[in-house]
Amino acid sequence: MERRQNLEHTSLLVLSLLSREDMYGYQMITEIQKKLDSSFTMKEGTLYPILKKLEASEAVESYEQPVPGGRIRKYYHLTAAGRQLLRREEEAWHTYEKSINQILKCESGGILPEGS
Amino acid sequence: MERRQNLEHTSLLVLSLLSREDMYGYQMITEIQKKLDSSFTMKEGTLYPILKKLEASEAVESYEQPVPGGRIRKYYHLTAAGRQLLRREEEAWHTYEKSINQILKCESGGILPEGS
DNA sequence: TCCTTATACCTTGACACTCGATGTATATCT
DNA sequence: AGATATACATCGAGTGTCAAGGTATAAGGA
Repeated sequence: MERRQNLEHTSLLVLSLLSREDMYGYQMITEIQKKLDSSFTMKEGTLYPILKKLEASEAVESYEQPVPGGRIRKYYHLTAAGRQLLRREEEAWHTYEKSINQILKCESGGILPEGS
Repeated sequence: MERRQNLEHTSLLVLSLLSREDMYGYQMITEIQKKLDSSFTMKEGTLYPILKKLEASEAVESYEQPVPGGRIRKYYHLTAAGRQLLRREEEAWHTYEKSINQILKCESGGILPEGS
């Protein structure tokens, strides 16, 4: 019954975050939480498999960095291929977005001229 | 490798289409194709299960209507509950849309003030 | 006549994605 | 000592998508 969040464009978000700076997984989660203020959350069970997949396809590279405290962070860096992928996914997202809105806008106002 | 289309907001689209007029399944598919010009397609294997689910949850009602040719069409009609569902799904969609764009817009232009 | 295409319905099974739950480990705070 | 925060990761149930297949009628072409 619970509405599953279904991000679906998760890899787009990950790539976009990494386009600004190298980040580690936990950081991406908290960043998104901060930015979106709980309108949705990126779950660990969603994120980590995606990072793996992106690394396997060489869209990102990772390196570990010890933190003074003693823990180790695994940073991810966007590759050139990843940047291209980002462009493509972004475009796909906007197409998708427009398509949905195109259908919705016909809703009750109705019959709009389909020309310019 | 093939990018699966992943409509994900399919039921929203179905509800939206039905908010204007009663429609039958095949018609929804062709309508969307017409409106969106192949930017994506609603597949039968996706649509029919959703119509079933919407009917089971009483968001839509169906009735059959014979066509002069001899075939029978199964029309779907949006109920009051369905209209409410549409409002909710629409709102969820816009929240989702904004969230994604919120992340994307920070991309390269960077550091926007987070206040109003 | 047969074959293809279009209309119109529907199901199945493989695959993909999400996420709650669970597990590891360290550091800090109470 | 126990809870919380940081930081990594996996698993399995549930759900959604879609190619493929199936049924059936009608029209158009070879």
